[in-house]
Amino acid sequence: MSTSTREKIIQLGDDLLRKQGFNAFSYADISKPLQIKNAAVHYYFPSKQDLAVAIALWHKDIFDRFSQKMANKEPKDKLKTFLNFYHSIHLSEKVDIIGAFATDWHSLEPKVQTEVQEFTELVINWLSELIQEGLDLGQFRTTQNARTTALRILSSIFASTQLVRITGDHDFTRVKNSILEEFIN
Amino acid sequence: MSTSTREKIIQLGDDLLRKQGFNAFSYADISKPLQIKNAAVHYYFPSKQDLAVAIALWHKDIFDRFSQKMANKEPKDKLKTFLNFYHSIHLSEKVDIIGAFATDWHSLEPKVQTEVQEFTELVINWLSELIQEGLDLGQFRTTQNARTTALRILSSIFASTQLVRITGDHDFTRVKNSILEEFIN
DNA sequence: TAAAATACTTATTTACTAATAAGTTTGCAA
DNA sequence: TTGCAAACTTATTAGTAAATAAGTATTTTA
Repeated sequence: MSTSTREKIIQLGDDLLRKQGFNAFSYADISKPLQIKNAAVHYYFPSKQDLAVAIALWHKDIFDRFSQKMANKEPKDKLKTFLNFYHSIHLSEKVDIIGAFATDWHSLEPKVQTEVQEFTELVINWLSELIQEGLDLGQFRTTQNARTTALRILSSIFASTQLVRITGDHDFTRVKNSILEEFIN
Repeated sequence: MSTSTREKIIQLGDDLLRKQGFNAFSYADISKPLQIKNAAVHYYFPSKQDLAVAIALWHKDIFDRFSQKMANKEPKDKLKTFLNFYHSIHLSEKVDIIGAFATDWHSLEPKVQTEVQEFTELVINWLSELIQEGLDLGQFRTTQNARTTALRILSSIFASTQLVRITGDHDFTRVKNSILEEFIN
């Protein structure tokens, strides 16, 4: 099963968005490596904002499949897998998609913002639910409610993908382990 | 004491950097509101990277004065004031300077990166010291070492300035209070 | 097999961007 | 009062950006 041009554009766009930032890459950065013309990118995504929408939808799709795959796992394992996923983001020199969109927020059109908001709520709700589940099972400990804890975990881990660009690798593992130690009994 | 043109450029540049992102604003966005020509901006800062260096240095300067002013305060109050400072960032619709630079990291020249690194270490060290101090005084609790705790607090709070652009205001206060509750006895 | 949709390319436009060279004005110092 | 430096403006350039119109080849469908 070969990847379609459309799919390749989305994946490369996502890569550039998270490595360089939304306003730091151009259609030429996408068309050159794919050996197509910039007009071909416009054929699939008439405007850059359309591409941003597609990237956000792609992430929703990936996350849906991820959460389905994890549905039967223990809360503890869900959290660990989630944090490991961020570790792989860090290793590939990207930042998290939520942070990437957030810093460029004011250059995004409403249609993009809406998709990003929906994706983010998807993640926060998934985290909130696993935390509540973990609390009920006595696997987790926290004095805060589930959503607040979810926000704390999400913000800590996605900020780390950004912060370690500045401070260096070793700090990522520190933060990741610290989160696990803090919440898991 | 009136603000010099140079100072005005730095302040407006900082504002734009943190509201829109480094690659989302131009010299025209600076010169127009100040009612000068774009060449006047280049007179003070020949390249955009030079402006970025000046913005980073400005933040180091502000932080130095802040930490001097707080030197005699209790660790608990230092932390509270620090978090309140981020609250004001949030209210002015900006993101934290560390996160703003981090997402645009790969479009920054080494001279900018170095200044940002030094500023970030300044903040982390200040936080680490106040945490150690608080632990010694029995005002704080944490199972982690001081630097790790500092990283957790810093990443949580600066990510929140980004995250709440997406999820909405109320989540900022949640996270801020949650940090205080977690560490302060 | 004709036509219509798909997946592009060629070619161009409009707009903006950072950057610079060459003036001009103003104030101060010798 | 001359001269020189600081703080600009005027004017321009070279490059890049997103976007679009119009054409072409290939595949699909009726």
